[in-house]
Amino acid sequence: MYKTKQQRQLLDFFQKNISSQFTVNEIISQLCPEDGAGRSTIYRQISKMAESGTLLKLTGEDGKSTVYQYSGEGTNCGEHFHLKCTSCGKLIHLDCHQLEKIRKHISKEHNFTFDIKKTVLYGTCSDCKKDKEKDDE
Amino acid sequence: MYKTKQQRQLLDFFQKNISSQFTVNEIISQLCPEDGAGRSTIYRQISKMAESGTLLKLTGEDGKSTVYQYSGEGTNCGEHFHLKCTSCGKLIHLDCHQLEKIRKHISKEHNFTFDIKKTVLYGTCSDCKKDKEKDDE
DNA sequence: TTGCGTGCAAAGGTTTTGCATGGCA
DNA sequence: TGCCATGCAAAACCTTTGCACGCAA
Repeated sequence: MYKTKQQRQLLDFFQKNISSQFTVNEIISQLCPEDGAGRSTIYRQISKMAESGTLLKLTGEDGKSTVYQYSGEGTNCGEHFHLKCTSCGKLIHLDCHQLEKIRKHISKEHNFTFDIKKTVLYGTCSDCKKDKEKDDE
Repeated sequence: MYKTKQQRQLLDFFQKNISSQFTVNEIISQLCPEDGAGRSTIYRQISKMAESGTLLKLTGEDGKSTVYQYSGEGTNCGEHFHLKCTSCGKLIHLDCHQLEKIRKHISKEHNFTFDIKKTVLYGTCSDCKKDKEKDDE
């Protein structure tokens, strides 16, 4: 409810790194004094931000860790789906008319409404596909 | 590599509860003696099963916990997408031709290959939508 | 007999919580 | 001034690991 210095710092940090993903520890080491203070504040704020849609909560490359990326104002993240490459970790913002159609189809025919902010499609991106093919040679 | 009693127990348990999801603790309390023995074995086996595609690894209703559901032989889970209702937790196996088309579209036009076993689409199912509408009245 | 799987206990890591203090409105 | 947010430390959780033993092949 109140606007605090720490909130602004966090928001600022994510907005400045709009295409990058961070673990909680990475955020802490960047925003907090050397001894890693403010841990609980970071956790509390990030939870709120993820819940309100300001941050996207994603699964890290290892399939275990949690990473966060900015998805608030200035992005169009409430409108499109996200693809995440399980190999390199890249996040792709997919503005695709076809997917919009599917969304409507699923909604009408299957009676299921997607929650875009909670959904991430995992798979392999073009670059990593190339790499794989090279490896196979 | 070896087939052990514990492996069979786990497989059996999931196959008998083919439409249910369980946390590790729930599995342990059902399969292990009262004092909760065998914890590490359960973890080790579940990891293997999730990796090999026998189990689907999902996010629980709270958005934090990890739950597992059978997706091995007898299911068609390698072939279709999964929808999970963030409200009631229900998992929907969606055999839908339209989604197959999208899969091909994304693959051809956007050069991204879905990993079906790692992807879960989150949203609200028909039953919960009804409930919501009732609440709104 | 060989060596992987198991079970236990301990360690490791991450996230949450209680409480006194600090800072926004 | 009133009340929420913060910071710290401790607690609570969840998951992994080391090691000796058991059991499948």
